[in-house]
Amino acid sequence: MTLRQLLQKTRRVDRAFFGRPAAEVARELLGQYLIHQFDGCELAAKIVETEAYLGSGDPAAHSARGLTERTRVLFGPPGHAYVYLIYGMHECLNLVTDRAGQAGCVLLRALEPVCGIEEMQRRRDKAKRLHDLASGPGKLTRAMGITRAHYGVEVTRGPLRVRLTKAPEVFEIQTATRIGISTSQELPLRFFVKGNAHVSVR
DNA sequence: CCGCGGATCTTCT
DNA sequence: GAAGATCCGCGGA
Repeated sequence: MTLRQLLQKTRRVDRAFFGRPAAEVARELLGQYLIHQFDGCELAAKIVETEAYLGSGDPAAHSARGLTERTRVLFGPPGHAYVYLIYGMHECLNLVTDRAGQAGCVLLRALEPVCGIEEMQRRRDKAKRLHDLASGPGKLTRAMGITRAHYGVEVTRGPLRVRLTKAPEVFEIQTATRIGISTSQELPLRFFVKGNAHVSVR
């Protein structure tokens, strides 16, 4: 599919979409699209796995230990990107949710490539199969060309943005516990499209 | 298919 | 100074 075609079957998202509780936004982001246009590249993918990190009562959230230089954007208005480096080599993309000051966010954990698949394969030379391209939080940022340079950018408009589908698909949402955390492991805050091959962990 | 360990560096203690 | 919202390759079953 071309980006032109994808833009026709989707519409702009407003800031109010993100200005709600993180778990609610995390569920509704499934089946929506992430687009990145830059350097002549037109990349787009469907969101198939997310995790919610709550602004309060969630020790696993980066915002739990207060406002620091790194978490500054989490405490600002919703609809912005929070990108950080993990394990010294991978970058993770989160979208800020809730009201300003609440510091909730949604981590994007897996995407299904839609536009610019060859370019994504070039960026992810280690990936052998299509469903390895963006099936993880570090993989998807690499595939989509997202880095810490995108820290704080608006995702309701601009070169890196979310688009909502005009014709929602019917699929089952599976709920699970979050991956890779050492506290609050029991909270059911991970969501993914049931049966989708691009999900990171089944 | 599964488990294990190394890579690599920013952030916070 | 240690941990961390990960990924990949290796070895064995």
